[in-house]
Amino acid sequence: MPSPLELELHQDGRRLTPQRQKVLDLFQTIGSGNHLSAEEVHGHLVQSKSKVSLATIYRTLRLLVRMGFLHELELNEGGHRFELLSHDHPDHHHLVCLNCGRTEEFESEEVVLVGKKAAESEGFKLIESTLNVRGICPDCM
Amino acid sequence: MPSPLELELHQDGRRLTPQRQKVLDLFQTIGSGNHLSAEEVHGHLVQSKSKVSLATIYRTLRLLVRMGFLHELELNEGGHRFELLSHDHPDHHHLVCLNCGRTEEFESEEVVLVGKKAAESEGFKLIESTLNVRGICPDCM
DNA sequence: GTGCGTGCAAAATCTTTGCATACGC
DNA sequence: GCGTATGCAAAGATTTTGCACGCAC
Repeated sequence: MPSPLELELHQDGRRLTPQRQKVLDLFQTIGSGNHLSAEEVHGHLVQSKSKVSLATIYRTLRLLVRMGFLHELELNEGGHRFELLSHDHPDHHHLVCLNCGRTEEFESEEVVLVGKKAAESEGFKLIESTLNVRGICPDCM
Repeated sequence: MPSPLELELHQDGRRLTPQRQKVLDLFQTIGSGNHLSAEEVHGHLVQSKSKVSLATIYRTLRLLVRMGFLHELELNEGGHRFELLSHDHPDHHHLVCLNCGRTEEFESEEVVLVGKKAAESEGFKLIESTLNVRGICPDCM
């Protein structure tokens, strides 16, 4: 049985390689809600004895975002981070310290409702809502 | 009459320099809603015969964000971008079509409250909250 | 076999930092 | 004058790219 990743790739004349599979597997293993930088993805794969070059990680991450498997976050911690785009987990939100980059996650039913209302008012089909709250953490004040 | 920028700086043992004033002036001139990268800020200032080094721009942008005068956008490509954080307008949020990129803005009092609560629960000093709602717009369905 | 994908290393970006000097306070 | 801020250049961090080879199809 071909994976959704394989199907999507072939539809586009592309190929399923072990590297691409491993990157997506990693995100599925850690689950949605955890985000990794390119460097961290590389570290995880190297640890599990998989040799994937950093250049390939970058190429693969961009590809998986374009294909809708991953979601690209841009928090203020230097470097972009990626996470699995999951449809069966509630959206989660981020509280980020603008000074040190410390990040806390939280959930909010209200935010989901606001997002739903906003989408409906313009006739959009809602996919996800993410709230970014920025401030200064206690240690940095 | 001292500017708000000057007051804030002095409160913290910091100094109002021509460079800091010029960077903030630039954002106030173009108005909130227009965003610039560090490189672009540098370009504008050099054009207007002001010699400010790129290193100082980076230092100043981070400072102005920490002080709450600017807002760091999480847009996709390229480096980070900044825009004036206007205090007489509430934070505005974005409804984005994942397919065509069409973007609508909206405001929400509830989101501000949720952000405030989240910041308080971790002891953060709140600077801003932005909600991103992603979906598919009517034209793309 | 064809041509897309990978690895490698170099290059291109983007951002930060050390240190001497300048200047706001 | 004291101590913060700047400019410069160099270093650091992050991401992209050219090219030859390997492998999915």
